[in-house]
Amino acid sequence: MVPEREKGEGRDKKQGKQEEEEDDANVSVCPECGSKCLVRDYTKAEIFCADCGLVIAENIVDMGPEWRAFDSEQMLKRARAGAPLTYRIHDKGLSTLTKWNSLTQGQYKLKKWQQRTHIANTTERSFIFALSEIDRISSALKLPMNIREAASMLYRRAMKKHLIRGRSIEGITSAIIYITCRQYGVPRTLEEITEVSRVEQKEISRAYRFLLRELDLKISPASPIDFVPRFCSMLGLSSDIRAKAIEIIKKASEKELTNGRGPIGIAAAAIYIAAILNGEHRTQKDVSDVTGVTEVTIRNRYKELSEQLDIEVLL
DNA sequence: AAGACGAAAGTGGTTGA
DNA sequence: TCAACAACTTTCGTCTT
Repeated sequence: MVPEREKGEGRDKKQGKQEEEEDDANVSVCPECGSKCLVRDYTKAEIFCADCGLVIAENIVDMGPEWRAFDSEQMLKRARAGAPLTYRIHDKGLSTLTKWNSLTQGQYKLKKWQQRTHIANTTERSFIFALSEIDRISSALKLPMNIREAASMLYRRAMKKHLIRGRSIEGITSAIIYITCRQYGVPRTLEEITEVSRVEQKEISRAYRFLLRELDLKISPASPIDFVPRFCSMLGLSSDIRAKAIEIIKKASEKELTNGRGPIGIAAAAIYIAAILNGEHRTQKDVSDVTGVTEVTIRNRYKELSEQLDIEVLL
């Protein structure tokens, strides 16, 4: 699983690589190993090198038009007039947008009247608010557009089933973001969502369970592996360690050591072990701060993993 | 002094009668 | 609806480096 690397090549470039990773979404060559095999994975919202696994850009957002033009004629044909149809605008982007400051008084009144009838009822009004909430939370979590779209669609579904009434929009939207992230394999912890939400964690998980039941969505438990890339980069750990941690998790799940355990705790422990093995030690507290699981849990998991998998961890 | 360790009690969610 | 249960947290004293 761990990709073999040419000895000596690219080693000298290693210093200071972490800092530049952020701003470079347009690179075509891996800064780590020089490979041109970069993979853009929009479902996981990252660009990574197929050869060494280095994550070059995370949380990439703009994915451009979904079509490709092979000559200028096609280009003209395929480019659409008007704003793109999107679920993230309350009337799916079909209303005509007019610049307010260029209107005469009569036009202004008409426009105002239109607006008032347009957003006549409170349902619509709260829907607009919900969409802006989804947008706000997504931005704060740096989620890619496709997840925002999916979240908006899910909200529509919930609204059609009249599941929103009598519940806080904040709670519902937060839960919907949580659900969508899980569905797309880029899970965020409940804690991370709570940080940018305006309601308590308790309310979010209540809304979460409620929505799962009412929309009968089936969400398989999150895999520890899904958390590894993000946690590793938050800890400033190299790609070697990410690969090692994933390897550990795979072995652990083969031996069914992950059953019934929280995926985040497993991910945290695997990263803790991998970091020590590769000589980039992080304290249990460092890992705990980033992952949100306590040092005690990291200890328990890492003891289990190292004993059952015969991994010697020397501090 | 910082980090790791582990015991013990408390919390919130799940399950099964 | 309630109690039992497992995973996880909180807290804290002790050991190790």
